[in-house]
Formats: sequence, structure tokens, C-alpha cells
Amino acid sequence: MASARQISGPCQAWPDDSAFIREVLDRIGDKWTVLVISTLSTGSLRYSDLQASIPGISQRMLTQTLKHLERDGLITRTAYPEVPPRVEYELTDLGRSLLDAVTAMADWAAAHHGRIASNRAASERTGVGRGKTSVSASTG
Amino acid sequence: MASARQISGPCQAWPDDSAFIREVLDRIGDKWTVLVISTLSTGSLRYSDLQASIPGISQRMLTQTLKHLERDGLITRTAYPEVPPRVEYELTDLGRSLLDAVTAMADWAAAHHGRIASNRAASERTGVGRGKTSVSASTG
DNA sequence: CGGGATCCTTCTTGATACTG
DNA sequence: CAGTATCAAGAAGGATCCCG
Repeated sequence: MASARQISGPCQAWPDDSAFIREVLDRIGDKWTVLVISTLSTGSLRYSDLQASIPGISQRMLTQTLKHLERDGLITRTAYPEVPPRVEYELTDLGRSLLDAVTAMADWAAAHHGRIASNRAASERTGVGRGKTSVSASTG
Repeated sequence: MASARQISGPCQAWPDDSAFIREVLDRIGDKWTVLVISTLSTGSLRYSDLQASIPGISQRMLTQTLKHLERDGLITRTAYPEVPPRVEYELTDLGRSLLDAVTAMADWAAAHHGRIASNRAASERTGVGRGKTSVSASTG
């Protein structure tokens, strides 16, 4: 993250769009964002609930991810000044729309996961991705 | 990459899907995969063309990305045993379908980029994501 | 309970040099 | 041209300690 790359790429497939494509990709591409969003899809949850619902996450990463999401307006944070403290996180409409987009990706993944897995397995056998591959007939 | 996380998460929003969701996300979440795929959307290209079309990429990353994509069956690699050597890369149908999915994400990004940017800017001003946020009325 | 600040380890990436 | 191998820097992530 941090730098959404500053290359002034003059001739890519996407002329200028690539900038915020990468922003979004950097966000949902990290380990936890998608998990947090999907966990919040069922409704608002408090910090400890989130941590409990996402087995491998550390408080550092949970906090950071939540902050990023709040910063982008994808979730809301509500602190109740009680004792003991209680803080609830909830998806915004924008956040839900991202969830939809991610779900679309998930659908794609579900649809093609099998093929990818078998392709990968086949590559193990044939050595693709590690050595020589399909060698075409010589032209000269 | 390397480890697509082995946590056996028993109660996430997605029961079991999360595994290959993360696989796909890890792939397209990296800096270059999407750029490579989108660059190949116009047709087959050779190694050096790709490198020239993607300004910031190093040969290490280009090679690695191409191998991963080939391994997953998203692109094909064809080596022509000429001198000097020539190798062409091309999207498979599967690769093109991923391009579609990525394009969908891109559409989402394009549609909501402005709102996210303004949310982020607003957060700078209000201090959201760095300090105290909305404090609800106490319940006790 | 909900984090903030710090330290430390691991993974990712870019730069460089060499090969078929 | 099209890579491979190695090295070093930096970022991401986890563990820990501490505070309101």
C-alpha cells in the first residue's frame, strides 16, 4: 500500500484508470479486508466479535484494516462510552456495494477454481512454469 | 503468496469458499498480474513487448507473474526456437474470463472512486481513522 | 474491552550479473 | 532475446507490553 505507484505509464491497456484500480486491488488484495467485510455482511459487530470471527487475525491487523475501511467510508465505527468500553462496526452502503463486487469475484473464483486447480496440477506434471514449455515449430 | 493460509476457520461469513477467494485475490492483488493480463487483452505479445508496455516492471517480476499465470492456465506461452529467441504470451479463454471479472471490479472502482476519495479526504479533516470517531450516547 | 506503540521476523520486490 | 540466480532493501504481519 502506501504508494499507489507513480509510474506515468504512457501506453498501458488502461490509460489512466489503472491508478484507482490498483487502489482498490491493494485494499481488497490484502489478507484481511475481504474477510472483515464479509464478516460484517451479517450486521454490526464489535471489535472482539470480529476478532473471534476471523481466526487468524491479530489485533494489529484488525485495527488497521478497520481504520482503512472507515477512512474510505466502507464501514462506520460507533463507540459507546460505557464501562467496559464497547465499539461497533457496521458496513455502509458503499461497503455493501463493495461486498457485492467482491461476491462477484467470489462467484468467478467458485466457477473457475476447479479448472485453475487442475491446470496447476497439470503444470506440476508437465513442468510448466518451471522449465521448458510448448515449443512451436521453427519458422526459419 | 506461497501459503494461502491454513487456518481452518469454522465460522466465517463464507463457510469454505474463503480459501480460493483468497487464492484469486492473492493473485490479482499483487502489483503486476492485472497489468499483465490487461496488457495481453489486445492479443499475444512477446516478453520484451510486455516489459516495454509495463513501465515499472522488472524482468524478475515479469517472469514470475507470467509463470504463475501460465501455471494457472490463464495464459499460454509459446517459444519459437529461432535465433534470436522469440516467446509469445497470449490469454486463454480462462484468462479472458478473469479479465472480465477484473473489468467488473474496475467498473466498481470507477463508479465509486470519487466517493472513496472524498471520504478519505473528509477523514483527513475530521481525524477519522486516526483518533476518536462518532461517540454514541451512553446506554448506562 | 479496545486499542496504541514497539520490536522482530518473514515475505515480497527491485537491482544486478550471468547464461543459452 | 529471454530468461535464471543471487543479494539486499523495504514493507507487511505477528507477538508483546501498556494505557484509558
